[in-house]
Amino acid sequence: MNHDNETSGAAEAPGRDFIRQIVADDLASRRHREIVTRFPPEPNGYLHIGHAKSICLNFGIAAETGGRCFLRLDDTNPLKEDQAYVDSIIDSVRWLGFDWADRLTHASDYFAQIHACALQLIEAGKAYVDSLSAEQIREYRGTLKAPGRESPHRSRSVAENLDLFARMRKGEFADGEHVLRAKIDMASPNINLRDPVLYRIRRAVHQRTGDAWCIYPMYDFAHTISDALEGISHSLCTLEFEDHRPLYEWLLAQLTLPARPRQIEFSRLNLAFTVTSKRKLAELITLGHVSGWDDPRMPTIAGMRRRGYPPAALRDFVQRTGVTKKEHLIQMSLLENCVREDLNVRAPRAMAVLNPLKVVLINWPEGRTEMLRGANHPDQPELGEREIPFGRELWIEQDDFAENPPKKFFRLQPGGEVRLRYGYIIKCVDVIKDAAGQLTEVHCTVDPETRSGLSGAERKVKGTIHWVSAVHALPAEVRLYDRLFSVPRPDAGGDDQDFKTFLNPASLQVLTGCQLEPALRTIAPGAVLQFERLGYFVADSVDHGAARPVYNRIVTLRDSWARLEEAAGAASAAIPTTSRA
RNA sequence: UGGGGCGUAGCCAAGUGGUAAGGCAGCGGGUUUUGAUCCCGCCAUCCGCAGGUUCGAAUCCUGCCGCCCCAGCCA
Repeated sequence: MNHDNETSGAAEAPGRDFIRQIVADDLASRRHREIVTRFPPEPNGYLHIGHAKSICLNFGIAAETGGRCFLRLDDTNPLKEDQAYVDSIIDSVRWLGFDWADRLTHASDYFAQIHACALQLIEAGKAYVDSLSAEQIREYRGTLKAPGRESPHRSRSVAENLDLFARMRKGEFADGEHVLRAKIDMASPNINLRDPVLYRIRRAVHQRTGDAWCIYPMYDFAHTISDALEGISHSLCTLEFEDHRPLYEWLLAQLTLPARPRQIEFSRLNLAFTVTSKRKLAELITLGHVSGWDDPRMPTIAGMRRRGYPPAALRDFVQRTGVTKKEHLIQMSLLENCVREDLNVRAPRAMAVLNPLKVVLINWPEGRTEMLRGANHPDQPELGEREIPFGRELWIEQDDFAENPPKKFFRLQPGGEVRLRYGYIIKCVDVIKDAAGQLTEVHCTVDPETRSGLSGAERKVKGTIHWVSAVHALPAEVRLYDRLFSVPRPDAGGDDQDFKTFLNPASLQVLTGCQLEPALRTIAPGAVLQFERLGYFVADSVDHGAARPVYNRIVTLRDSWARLEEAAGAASAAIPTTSRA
């Protein structure tokens, strides 16, 4: 059951957030006949859960209204960008379930038009070449509370500006020697309007245009023009660009362009116990805290994919968090709920013992194997059944046996009975220990009348546990993942507090002696399963193979017993537990 | 009084003057050969605070408080 190819359901019923209301109004009032949006990532890192929100919003609105959405790579800074990131972005958006048809574009596709826009601005006296250094420009810009000062080059003639800009483009100057600036208002309370830089000289080989250019447009300039050229009706971006909207509109007003998009801002998706800044994610990789952009603990789309999160769950999650202008911090439990909800319906069940404890059935004949049958899904008979071998020696979970059981423990215990899933009721009659006093195996008797299907199976016992026949078991490696950070806001300290000090040392636990039921022999990489009573797992897409099974834990099952134990432990020890959000 | 935003439950979020949707989390109960799933029930006299307008305010007005963003030749 490989869900990686699943691409349907990309148009789940959306809520009526404020952006969709605006869109609906614009359609109703005939302000627009067609809705056109775009998702414009910069190819300088992998996409993460925050991008997923923007992707779902932009592609979702286009799909819901019968409009179009562009996937546009905003590649205006060759120093930071790379084709490998472009590839990963394309891969992630497609995996999330969205389609851009022939609308895969790049800001660099428009370099010629953007350059022409610069000329138009210069000719209109609305832009000039400045020759101040970067430091001087910063000084002249003023501060948040004090107005800036005009550059001495601000009054250059159109002819001189044209000449200088042409020579910038021809490569006559060194990097940083000149820039092209918009001529707006150095005293504006909005710093973005204090003659923002439009073009800078950068002798760098661009991944798509090579060395065709040595001047590159800045974000505000390139982005506005790209939006207009593509006929974007609604340009959706995050809150930090609110202050840029006046510049966006100023440019649209000065330039001759085919469309006049409207920019609307929404708050970005923040997930508790994670960081999403590309710089920080890259740092985790560089320092070896994770194995790469697709490490299953990463909040990247690639990481969540390898972790086994279904794309439909991610879409559902994004939709449930809503779209507003309010800053927020979404709890991990919402994401986990979405993942479980999707997987519960689709994931075939199987039995796996992660921390094995040997059980010997002393009244079961040596060497006798019996084949039991188990449904692959409790509610979906169409998923079929499989045979499960049963024998004298079994593996059970160490946690499913307690020599001195706590209250309400209804798993295996001395003198107690428990049902083996799909099999028999057994009774613990003896406990075997080694010289050091360590428990080595548990001896039980089987009640032969209680096999599933027999009338004796009606007998009720408190607990049912999962198991695997020892001689038939498949050894496997299982990787248990937990949150990467131990605090809800690892980056709350800003630059004063290193977010890495909040790394969760137990975010990855590798178990090597796990035992799987033999029906799992043919599971393909990427397939998702529920290991009964434990959680949902995915066969690792890179390390798993028939010869060496490797599974990642996607998420545990909800576990009210664990909560009880935790509460009891916390009460008796009076130790403050890790904050849960 | 630099400018721009935002404040509804533990976390999200509807609500657009007529008397607080929904989801997650939590709590209680039922079903159950997964302590899962599923099902049922509970969970804001109150909408950052204080005044005001109104028959009536989360929604309108005034003032205040709190939080976020902006001084890259990054996006």
